[in-house]
Amino acid sequence: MLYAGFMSATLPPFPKPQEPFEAPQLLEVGSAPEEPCLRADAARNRARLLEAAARLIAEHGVAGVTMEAVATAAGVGKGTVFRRFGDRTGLLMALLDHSTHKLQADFLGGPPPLGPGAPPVDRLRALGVAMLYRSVEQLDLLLAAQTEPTRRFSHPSLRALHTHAAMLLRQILPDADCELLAHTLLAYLDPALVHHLTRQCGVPMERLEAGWVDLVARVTRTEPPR
Amino acid sequence: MLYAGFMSATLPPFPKPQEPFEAPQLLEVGSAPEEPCLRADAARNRARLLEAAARLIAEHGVAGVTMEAVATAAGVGKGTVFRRFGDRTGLLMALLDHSTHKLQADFLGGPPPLGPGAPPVDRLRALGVAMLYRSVEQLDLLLAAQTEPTRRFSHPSLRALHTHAAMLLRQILPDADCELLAHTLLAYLDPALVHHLTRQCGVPMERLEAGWVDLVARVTRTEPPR
DNA sequence: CCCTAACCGGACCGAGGTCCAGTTTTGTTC
DNA sequence: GAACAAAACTGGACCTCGGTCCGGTTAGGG
Repeated sequence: MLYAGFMSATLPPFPKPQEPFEAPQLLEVGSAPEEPCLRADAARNRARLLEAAARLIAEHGVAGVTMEAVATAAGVGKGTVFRRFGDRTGLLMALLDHSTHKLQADFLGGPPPLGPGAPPVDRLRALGVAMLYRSVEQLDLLLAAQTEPTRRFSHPSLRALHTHAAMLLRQILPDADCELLAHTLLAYLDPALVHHLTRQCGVPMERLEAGWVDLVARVTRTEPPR
Repeated sequence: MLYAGFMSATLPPFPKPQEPFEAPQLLEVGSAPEEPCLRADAARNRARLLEAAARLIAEHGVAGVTMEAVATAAGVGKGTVFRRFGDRTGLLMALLDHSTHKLQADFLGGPPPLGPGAPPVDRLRALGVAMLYRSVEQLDLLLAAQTEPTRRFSHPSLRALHTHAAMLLRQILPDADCELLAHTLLAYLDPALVHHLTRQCGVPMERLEAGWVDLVARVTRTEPPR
């Protein structure tokens, strides 16, 4: 039992497991516009569901996004929502997909300093700043999508982020344990922490940003810029 | 609406709000043995509930700790459990109280290097190691008790930890933004991260420990020991 | 046109959390 | 030390919501 068979692996019954979840592309950047193979009606319902969910958020906040409400608003049954997105987290993640892919595209192939071409330290700094701003923009959604501590780090988009950060670190610190350091850096950008600091402690964004720059400098043992 | 009035503040009805939750002592160390003022029967039920919960964990794992199951096992009604502990998280936290207080006592008044008397850097290093080992010991419970991203940092025991870490940092780096740095350091010790690394990625404890020592050295810009 | 895999809907379940009428404890007053 | 009133506690019915299941329906290739 426990977090019962996340990705297939334990789906005995007949309805054909199919690929139950979104299967978001790992490092395969923004290209693939949509699901590879979805029956026409399924794709249509998917779009309706996302639209309905977005509308519900706009109207009642993220707390109003009930699976049943979304299903009703989209004119489909509840089972359909779960079949398409797996669970509530999956639906919320799908709503974040757009900004997620944009960020990935930016740091993988966008213009410097985020994209390739700039020195690794600069790219690291830019990555943090970009993530901070994305966090405050979509804080509610990011927080709501972040349940289940055992899955927090498993999601492909986070893995990609971690891999990227570790790679940048490796270019700066060839001999350090860059995987662990990358985790530390990303933890600073955790939406939950950003929420706590900005909304519960009233820390202004400038201080958060300065904190990031300082942190990068310390972790990489480089001099802070300027 | 939203995270509806956590601590009192919005409790209109008559049953008298009382102090709904545990109100764990902030920095007031291990002293106060129990709740300040609890009616005799209430205290007895509280003990029964905790005992029942512990037994359920031992038997069926933390997933078996259903509020209803605990209530039944303790021979009380479900409402009683909620009145006493607020919610499931509160109950789980209460189960962790013992080890929490022990840790607090250790770093506030125990023997060096954890307690006062050792150089701040050493105390910081010892703190991380102690927390790492406590984490692996009680991982399941810590994970289960950690829901609701908006509350992760609000809990008194975490605040105390953060305050302490920030104080140690301040002694080493008088001019840095020690509050933010403390958050970074503590994030490395997050049970969810420890779980991910040890159980999902197979990272051995030695590496985690070395990572902590290295991290402390980098953040404080000191030389790693030895 | 037909067959099958994929999909759909909504009844159903379990668990967290709320509510309130009734009971017990405690302390006060005589 | 008995009676009493207010405060505190109790239990379990009730609600909501995430998640599962499966009989019926539909899309779309052959």
